[in-house]
Amino acid sequence: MPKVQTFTSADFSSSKLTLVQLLSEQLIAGGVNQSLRKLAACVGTSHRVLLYHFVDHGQLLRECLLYINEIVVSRLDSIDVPSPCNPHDLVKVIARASRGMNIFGSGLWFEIVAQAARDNEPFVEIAREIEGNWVEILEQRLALDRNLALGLIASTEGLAVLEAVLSRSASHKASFTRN
Amino acid sequence: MPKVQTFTSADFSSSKLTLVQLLSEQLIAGGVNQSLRKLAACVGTSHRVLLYHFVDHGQLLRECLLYINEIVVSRLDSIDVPSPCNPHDLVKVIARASRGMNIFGSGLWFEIVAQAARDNEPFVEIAREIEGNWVEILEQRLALDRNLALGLIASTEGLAVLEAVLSRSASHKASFTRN
DNA sequence: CAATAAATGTACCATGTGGTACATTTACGG
DNA sequence: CCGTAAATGTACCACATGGTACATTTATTG
Repeated sequence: MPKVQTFTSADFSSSKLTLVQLLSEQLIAGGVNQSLRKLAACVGTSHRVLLYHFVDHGQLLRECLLYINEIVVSRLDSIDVPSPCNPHDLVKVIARASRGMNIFGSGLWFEIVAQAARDNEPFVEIAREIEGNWVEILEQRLALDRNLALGLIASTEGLAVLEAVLSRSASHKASFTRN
Repeated sequence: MPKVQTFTSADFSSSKLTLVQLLSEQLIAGGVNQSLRKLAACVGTSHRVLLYHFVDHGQLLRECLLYINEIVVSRLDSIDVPSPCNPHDLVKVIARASRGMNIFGSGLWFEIVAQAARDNEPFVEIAREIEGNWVEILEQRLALDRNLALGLIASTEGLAVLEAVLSRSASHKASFTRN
């Protein structure tokens, strides 16, 4: 069985990719305020290795959160809505879809928002990126007016807040990697 | 000029009250993840004193956040709405009122929600308390159906999220103490 | 004033933090 | 097989953290 691939220097080494995946899961499960050492432990390495692959704590966060963003986007992009669909039903559809994204239930999204609200990088950048993707998808795939899209997103996120506060039971740490 | 009051052992000493006020402002301005030492510095004491007045870091958070909650509640309770008022206008009124509460703009509320989503005390308890107060006030003072009240709250919080992410400019640290 | 309690200061502790220096292993190309 | 570079381990650093022990100051009360 031949080597699958040889990587040029610009490429990700495959080990780093899995590292990002594992770290992302752990970030979702345990939050964005975990130390490098704890992250390393949960992923099965040493914090030294993390600092080798990602230069920085901040850089690690950046890469992993953007990776999570990609997955969320692909999820959001693959929901299908009944072709004529009033706003009321749209809220339901989107709410159901977003409930499957443990970025909400786990609280990770609120951590990002909180940090962004305090102007801390990389969270401002990432929050904008994520929010922008949502708007973009709702506008393009669903051909919605921008304001309607924003309203839908606001509703979804508001509901997520209520759910996070009022119901504490569900299991977060379900896998988000397996499609 | 006689002593204003003598406090029995069960009472708060007045110094502790001001301490709670100052700490609350600092928590709003700087977030809930500040060390005891930083809080102490920003308030003009030593972390030793904080541990004397409040037994614990957690207890300090509890007392201050509940104090903040009281103020938010009193604010929310004192808004007046045009007597017949359709939901659409209600959203506006509440959104405007809540924009004056820097618990949103500062990001503090999202920090609380995030921690609550991860089942961390005292945040679960406090988030429930705050959210409960909102529902209660909207139900009683505005005589709204519970579901409508929940919907209004969701809208308000969703808008707050959008605003936190998309617009980063306004001045947080405005005083919330002066009525 | 004296005695007692409340309040604060000083100094420490064990633990955890991000990051670095240097040695060591591992893998891969010649 | 050997040399070179990537990857990991070990050990450390300076610093911050929550909490405590003990001495000291400051009020209050008799």
